Amino acid sequence: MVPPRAIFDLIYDLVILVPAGNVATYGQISRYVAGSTPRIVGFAMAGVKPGLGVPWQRVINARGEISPHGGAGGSGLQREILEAEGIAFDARGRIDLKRFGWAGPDDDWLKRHDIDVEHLMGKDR
DNA sequence: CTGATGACGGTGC
DNA sequence: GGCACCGCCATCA
Repeated sequence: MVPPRAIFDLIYDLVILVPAGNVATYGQISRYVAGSTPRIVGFAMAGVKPGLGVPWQRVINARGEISPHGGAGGSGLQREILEAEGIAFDARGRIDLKRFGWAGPDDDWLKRHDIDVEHLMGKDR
């Protein structure tokens, strides 16, 4: 387990787990972080500072598209990075979550961060 | 302390 | 499929 941390830090730890070539949604991330909501996750991404090693570009909305924003180079740069990582966009600029969606953190990680797995089962997964 | 503010999501039409 | 609402809650001024 890990000492209590700012909720943003926990979100960042989770985002760091998303491997290149995969994407996670704001809602998906929020389901693993108690006290967070999709909006909080979005807010956390907006607060990411360059150089922290947080792959913020791999977090997109539930519809599989990049939400317009102006942080860290903007949504345009975000798309470039994702394409470079092998993510494919369709004609409408959307990503197929079936193909590129992240499976979620492994049980070991959940345990280390003291996440209540049963709490997750009730919500989804 | 109080109010405003979001890189969102689900529901209903 | 698209669009308008409402709920959400940590942060910040």
